[in-house]
Amino acid sequence: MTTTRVSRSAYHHGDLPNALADAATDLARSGGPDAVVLREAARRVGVSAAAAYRHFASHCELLQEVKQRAVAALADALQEGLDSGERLPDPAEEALRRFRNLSMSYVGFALDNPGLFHAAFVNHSPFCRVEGIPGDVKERIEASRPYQILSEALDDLVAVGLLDQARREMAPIAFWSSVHGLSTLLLDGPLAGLDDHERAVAIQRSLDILIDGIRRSPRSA
Amino acid sequence: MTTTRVSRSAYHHGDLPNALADAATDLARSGGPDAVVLREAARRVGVSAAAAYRHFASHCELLQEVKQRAVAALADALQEGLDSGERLPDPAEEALRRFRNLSMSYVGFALDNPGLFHAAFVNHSPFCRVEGIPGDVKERIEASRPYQILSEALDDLVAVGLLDQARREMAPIAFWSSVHGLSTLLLDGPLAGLDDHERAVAIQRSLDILIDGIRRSPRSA
DNA sequence: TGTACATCAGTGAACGCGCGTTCACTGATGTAC
DNA sequence: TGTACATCAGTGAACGCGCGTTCACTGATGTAC
Repeated sequence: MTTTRVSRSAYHHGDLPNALADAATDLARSGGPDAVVLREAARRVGVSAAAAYRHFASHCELLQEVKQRAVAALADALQEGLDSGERLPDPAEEALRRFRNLSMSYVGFALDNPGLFHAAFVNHSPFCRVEGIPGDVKERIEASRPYQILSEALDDLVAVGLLDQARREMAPIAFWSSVHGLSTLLLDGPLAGLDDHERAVAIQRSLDILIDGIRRSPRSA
Repeated sequence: MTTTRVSRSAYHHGDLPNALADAATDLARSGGPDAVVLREAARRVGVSAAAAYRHFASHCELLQEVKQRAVAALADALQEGLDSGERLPDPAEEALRRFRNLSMSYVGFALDNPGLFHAAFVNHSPFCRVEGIPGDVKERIEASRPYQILSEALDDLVAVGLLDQARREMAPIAFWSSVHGLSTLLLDGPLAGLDDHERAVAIQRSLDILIDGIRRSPRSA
């Protein structure tokens, strides 16, 4: 985006990799991962399709770049949602408020950015390995920003005594399943087409039950 | 499948619509909805691609047929899972056991039949309307067999006093979000690649929290 | 029971489409001396 | 500072692919008389 780069010769683009990834991400934003078409990204940048192959080994590698950006966008949205709104004086209430914020943000991001949301969850085929990503599933998850943001929110709940340490371990997957399932059902599934009010109610109720389930002490079970 | 039909002239197939839908469903089973290719289905039945157009207006219509079959397969799996295992003498425990069965069956179907699972949730494009399906979202959901099976299981929980009537209304979407999200995360998402043990633990924990959340009385919240 | 004919359910060839990818090429850039 | 040259980062044309869909056609089936 710097002027020096833009003013470069049109021939040597200056930052074609990023420009292509940006264009591809825009494609994903408006049409999901299937819309990430290498030729179209090149077209949008104003460059031949073959030029892309100077910077990406394959279409798949470009898609992985898009995926990373989509995950980053999700993380940004979660972080922003987490911190938004008025703080509450009571620490416990505040921690709970933040956790609700987080949950709402996840679903909100999916509804507002369906294309990116899907792109964030494309699964790389075994034929397209990308470097710099841990092979182990757990490592990979724990290294992801969305997961780290969730972890902090859960730690806060533990700190204020709203979440038993014993339940802390189960919480991430329960949270994730719930908000992810809700998102996909509302977006592509049978719940698509709900009107605004119905959708809001569905989200509220689902989160109520999630939070109750997470908070419930193992003793009382 | 009847002999009379098979013995018919090869020219007039006898039941080409079903044969095509069967072949297409097999394609979906092994490759998901994207693998539902009209030409390939025709090839498998041993008929020209053009012949398919005598019975389906378009590829999309064939895909909808596959979707219906996939939903039916899911419903069958849910029903079978629900009724499986040893009955418990205590009605409350039995109702809870059945509910757990149901949840496990949902995730189990997804893991065992990834292609059909995805096919069951393809969303028809607005250009491919199918007749005989209610336009209203809620009606459409309530008319679906999987939803009816879930409803009965929840009613049982109410009947034995494990689920407050007040919470009954919130339960379907919470249940559905949770098991659907868990399924997709395990199948295509970041949780794919978990080993058998980790996966089993993840499922158990997620269901524990779901059930606790559903059971929790609103009074105690 | 036969026959004429409409309709039904197939065929096979062709169309256009857009894709990912490769190739020989060429002009621009950077570097060694 | 100039010059020779290697390398870099583009071009544009072409390839093969498989798809959904259409078309004029034809052989089989069912029906009216």
